[in-house]
Amino acid sequence: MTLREVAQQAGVSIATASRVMNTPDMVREPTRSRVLEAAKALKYRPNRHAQSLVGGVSRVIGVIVSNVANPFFADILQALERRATEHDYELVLESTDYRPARLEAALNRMLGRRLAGIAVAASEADAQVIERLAAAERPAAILDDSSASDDSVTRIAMRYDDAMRRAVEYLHSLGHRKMGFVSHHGSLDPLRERESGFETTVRSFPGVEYSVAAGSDSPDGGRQALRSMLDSGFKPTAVLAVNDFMAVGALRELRKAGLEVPRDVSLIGFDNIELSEYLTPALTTVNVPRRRIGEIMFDALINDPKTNEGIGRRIQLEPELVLRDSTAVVRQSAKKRAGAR
Amino acid sequence: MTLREVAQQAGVSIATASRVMNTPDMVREPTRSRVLEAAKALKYRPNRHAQSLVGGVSRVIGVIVSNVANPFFADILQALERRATEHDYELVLESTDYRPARLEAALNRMLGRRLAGIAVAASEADAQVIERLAAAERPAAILDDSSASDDSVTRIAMRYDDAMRRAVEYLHSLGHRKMGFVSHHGSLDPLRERESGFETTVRSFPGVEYSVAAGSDSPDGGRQALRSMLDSGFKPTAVLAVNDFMAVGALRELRKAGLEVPRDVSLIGFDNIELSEYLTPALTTVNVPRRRIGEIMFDALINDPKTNEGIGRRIQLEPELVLRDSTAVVRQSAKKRAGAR
DNA sequence: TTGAAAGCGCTACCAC
DNA sequence: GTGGTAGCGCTTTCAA
Repeated sequence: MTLREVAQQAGVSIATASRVMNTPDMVREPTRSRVLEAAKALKYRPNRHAQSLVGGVSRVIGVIVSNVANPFFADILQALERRATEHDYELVLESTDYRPARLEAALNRMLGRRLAGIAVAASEADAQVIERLAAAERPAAILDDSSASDDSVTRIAMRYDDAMRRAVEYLHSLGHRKMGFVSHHGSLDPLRERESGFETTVRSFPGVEYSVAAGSDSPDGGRQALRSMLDSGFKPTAVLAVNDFMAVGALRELRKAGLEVPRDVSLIGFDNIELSEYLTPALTTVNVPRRRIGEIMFDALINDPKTNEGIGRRIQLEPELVLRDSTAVVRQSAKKRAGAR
Repeated sequence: MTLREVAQQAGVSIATASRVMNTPDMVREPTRSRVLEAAKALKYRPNRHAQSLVGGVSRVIGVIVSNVANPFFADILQALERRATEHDYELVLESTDYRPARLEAALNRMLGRRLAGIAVAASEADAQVIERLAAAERPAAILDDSSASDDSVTRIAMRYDDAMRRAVEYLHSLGHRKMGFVSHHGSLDPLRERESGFETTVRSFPGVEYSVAAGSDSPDGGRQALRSMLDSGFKPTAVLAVNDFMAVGALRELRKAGLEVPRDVSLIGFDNIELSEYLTPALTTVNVPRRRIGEIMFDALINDPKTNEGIGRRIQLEPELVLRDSTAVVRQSAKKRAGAR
């Protein structure tokens, strides 16, 4: 089981055995194969902890996401995982359930390991988190951070507000003047950006009414949020959701309320998760390149000369509106002054 | 950064400092707080690798799943993650993409760490994997294993064939005599069990025609599988999918082909992922208790006296058919001999 | 080319 | 109660 046993079995010193495992060229042939055989016979498996202890770092990268069950994060995770496996890295995963306290704790645990890097795709990350990440002098990549400092951390930023503005403008051009927003509980910065992008734009249009309702990050949360909006007496002709995962539930609730999409109400999601295309009607949404995000993060963490584009960079990605079947011109009956074609 | 520095700063021996961290009661008050202060001042963070190296095992459990992007696995992962965080454990994740070779590699990597336990929820796990897991004399939990040996591994078994039989019988009772099955590429044992459950049952009904088509594990894979089935000239009145994730795509393709569900074709999925309820029509499916599976696995791995029910057990879970809106009595026009009500 | 030995940071055992 | 110290399994000088 240990290198020493292998060395003994092969009749060499442990140093030589170690060399065979790491720098085979430094060991002459008869010796080398003896060690290799012994290793195989004993089913030798290097103790990663010992390796990391002496080596300083390990081939492990830490990943923190908000909610693995949300396909948005699952996709990022998948991309990270693929890259990691390709490069013989392992992943340590933590999910925060959007709780800042859990992010904090997760970060602490990760800082206690000799990780090769840390990737954070958690919507609740705030300036303090970045600061600690930077202070850890360890490669890090973070999604959706707007802060300015540039150190060892790579920032992936997305113009959510812009995208949201375009979405609202699109609905406005369709004649919608009464819009609802389905949001998140406990949403911090980046989600806020989506919400505030919505609010800001909506306010810039005179004569547009709006309402915001929140639920948990799940289809069911979306359902409940929409329900409470309807119950409050607000009857939107268009609804935007903070993400597709919740939009799914909103769609359901709309239908349950006897409202047909897009005939009676238009619906726009966010993220463009694979499933959004498979809903009925196919969901109009905003594409956020999740695979790409995962890949960029991984590449930023490990300094692979082949793919690396430098760490500590700020990468701007542009989410774009993808038009499908859940949006339409506002109905005549629902809106007096706008004409339906 | 290291315990030694903390000890120095506090003017105590490293042994004492260690005690303060692990068994605070063994250190008297003035000393203890001095150490604690020093630790905080220096932002001390124990090196997990060193701890694990000396301690033998770490508070880390390894998780192997087939595909994180499939909500089925994501949900199991989420449950595991929650339990892990509660108990101050970390998760090392590997995803295999259903590739046996990757399972093998993942297992190797995990065996090289001093993991507290290993949870495998990978459909492609075979007898050999179990054997290696058992040989590793480390707590392990595995989903969907049918092998017999009982050691340090906990087995969660589900009567997929039974469930599938009930699903087919249900469709048969609805008058369906032409059934299609949407399956997986590279599916091994457990998925096979679903498929063979289908085939066995279908064959037991005289006069029932069937066809099987496979795709990758994604909505798109489901779409393509269904397309190829239709293209082959087989026109089912009912379709069963190996899982909901693929059923989503099948549903889409059915509609695209001008077939309405359930009017023209009935559809049954498998897993009961949260989204299945939100489709239109809501998907009839077979419930597999994913949260529960994740929890059982975790509890089996760590021997928490509060929750543990013993390791090395074989746990049988019963998946059950959940009837929703995607299934209906066969149409008169589609089926001559069966009468629609 | 190979071996001896010094740690990596920590826990636990044995003295004091 | 506290300090000294022997490793955990491995990599990596430094000599031979």
